[in-house]
Amino acid sequence: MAALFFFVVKRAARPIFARMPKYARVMVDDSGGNAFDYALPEAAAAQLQIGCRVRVPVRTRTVLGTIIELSDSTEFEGVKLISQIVSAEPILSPLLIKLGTWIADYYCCPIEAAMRGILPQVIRNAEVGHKTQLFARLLAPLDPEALSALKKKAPIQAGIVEYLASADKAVAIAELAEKCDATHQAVQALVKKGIVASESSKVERDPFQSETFLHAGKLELNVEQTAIFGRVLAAINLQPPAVPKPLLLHGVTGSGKTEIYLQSIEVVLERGQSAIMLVPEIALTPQTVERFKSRFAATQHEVAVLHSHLSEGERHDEWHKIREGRARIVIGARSAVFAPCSNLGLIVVDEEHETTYKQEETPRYHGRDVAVLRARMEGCPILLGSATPSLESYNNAMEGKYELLNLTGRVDDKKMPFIRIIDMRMEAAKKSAILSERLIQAIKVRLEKKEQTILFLNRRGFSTSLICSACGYVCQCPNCSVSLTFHRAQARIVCHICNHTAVAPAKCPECRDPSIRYSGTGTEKVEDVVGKLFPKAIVKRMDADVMTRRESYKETLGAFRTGKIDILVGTQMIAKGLHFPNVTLVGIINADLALHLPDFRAGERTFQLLTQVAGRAGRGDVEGEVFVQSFTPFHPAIQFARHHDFEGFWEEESIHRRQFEYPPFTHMVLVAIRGPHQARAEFSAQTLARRLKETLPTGTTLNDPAPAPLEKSHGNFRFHLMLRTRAILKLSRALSAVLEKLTFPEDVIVTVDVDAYQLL
DNA sequence: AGCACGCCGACT
DNA sequence: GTCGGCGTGCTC
Repeated sequence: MAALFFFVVKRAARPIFARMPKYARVMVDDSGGNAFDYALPEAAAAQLQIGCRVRVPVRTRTVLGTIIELSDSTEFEGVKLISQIVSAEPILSPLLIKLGTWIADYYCCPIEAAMRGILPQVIRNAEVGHKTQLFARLLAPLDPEALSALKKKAPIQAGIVEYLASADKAVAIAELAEKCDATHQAVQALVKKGIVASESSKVERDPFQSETFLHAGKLELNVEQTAIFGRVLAAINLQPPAVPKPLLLHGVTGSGKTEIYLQSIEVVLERGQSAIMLVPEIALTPQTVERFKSRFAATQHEVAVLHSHLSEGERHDEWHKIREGRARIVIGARSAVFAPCSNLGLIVVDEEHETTYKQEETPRYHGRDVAVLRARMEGCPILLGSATPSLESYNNAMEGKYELLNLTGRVDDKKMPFIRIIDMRMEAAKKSAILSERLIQAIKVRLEKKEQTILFLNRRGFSTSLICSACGYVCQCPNCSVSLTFHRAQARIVCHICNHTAVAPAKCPECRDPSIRYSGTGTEKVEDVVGKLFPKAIVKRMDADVMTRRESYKETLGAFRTGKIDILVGTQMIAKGLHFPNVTLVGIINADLALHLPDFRAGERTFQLLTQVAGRAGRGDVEGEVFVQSFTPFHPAIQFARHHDFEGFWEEESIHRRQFEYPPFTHMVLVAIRGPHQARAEFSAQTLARRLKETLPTGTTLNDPAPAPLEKSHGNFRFHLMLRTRAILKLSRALSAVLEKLTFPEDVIVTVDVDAYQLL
């Protein structure tokens, strides 16, 4: 079926039909994810194209849908007629529709689910249109006499007239109300007198309305950057039909990758083309957007921003701005890969290794991988950048599928921070083994020199578990198979999986013994300990518990930047992309946390995290220093991170991955089966496994169903089936076929995650 | 997703 | 004998 599809789309992209097409495959908006065939009204056949919005009959109703395919024949009998053409102008390009069909095929999901990200809900609901606003415009200027007469009788009206005269253009009624203290009535009176006309017109919401952008100029590229920029230029200038290879830019933190992105995008814009830049959701801060907008403000190019926190109206406006070509630069998170740009000249994926590019709900696509495919379809270059490339991308470079560009130096020849590994086995004997003696001394030195410190621990809360020392009872979440974390600020115990919370018990809930013990360390305890060790220092904590308001994030970072905070304690949140010149010390409280998870990528994650966090130190003139506390100091992930040796890490890690046939040398599919009833979920997993064994294509490895590492979550018992193959499309299609036929108990939910990242 | 269809218990 | 409860499955 998919083969047929590609044939049809290829032909439809150049809509030269020998005869008029007779049938259309329509993706129906709310119909359980299927696409149906409909007959074209003969009169309309000529004007209908792929991407048109239509109204079609489904059972007894008439619903909205999008044409995703045109053809001469259909395998269905008794097809119905398309009832109405909503817009003859296609809403999506054939290429984006092809991208959606590929996602459905590759990621094992219904076409409608795949299209959800491509055609946003607001765009489907035609009713939520452009925001219209009432404007007032002066018809004819009043002579001074009439004006002074009006001033006496109706001062507010006179004020409006004066304001309109000085503005010399249509002014929004809302603006008049504010500036002239006017009401709607006053404007209406003027309309009646024929002095003013009121009109409604389309306006656009600008998410960054209240901010102004100063123009920022180009930075000069150093020798290494210039060479790499030259490679990007070569890819941009490649003549079709040649399709440029994806470029993988491996550059250490602070090596000036962003400047290369910006200058490459400028070139593409000058050629009259458009560009998409993907960034991880957390990196899409006002600062990032500002850097972008201010750079392109000078060239009068509009920048559209797409991310998950936009309001429906904002999303609508940004989307149309892109589709109509008024904004040719798009910056956004994962889903911005679907931006309806025409004539795309370049896609940039910054921090391509970031796992946030993987969507953790259906459709479970990977933004980077979809971007690579889109670039190939568009015939345009794609630039993937990272300080710690994903092993998937690096392997592609090693195999020659991608072109590898190495950026080895930091801009202005700043040195890489010096990383020291602290063997915590030596410290464990001491009473408070949270901070090692050497780290404490290092912090002390920074405080004396008025330099700043970042302490990183990827775990929220105060204590990570509560154990009764009398009977051994551990406070567990009733819905999940994890222990509850004690949060001292709220005096509650909280589940970090499902957010279940309860009052922290004063005595053991089981045996009533008061000697309940708190153990394990979170950021809250680190903040507490550091505060006690350095009573004069200003210590602030930054994690999801403190940063509940949007402004608090901005405030804390602002205070840190201006030196009002000496020591910043935080989670993930402070690991990424922040640039503070006065930070000369970074302490990683526990490097082992991510290392011993039951996940074959644990080493890779740790290497990436250590490198990223270490990159926060020494971004100013003073050389940075990093202390990594670990109980397994000789682990390769830690040792290679210490020496800033990505290639070394790759050499070592790829041996194991290859040996055990793990990604990037195979594709991994994780089928998860969950339900509130343990036996039913387990039985479903076994049934599915049995059925798969019968039908799977050769070359597929299927592990027996097993309880998931996180056995229970949100009250659901979870089982996993792990599949590995080199031929992923074959496997995806086989999986879809099996799942289509099989029915599971109602409370059992089965999800398929192709190229899974989250294995817990 | 929504809505028809179907197969069971309480009512005119 | 009919109305309507919700559980199952199909919609081109």
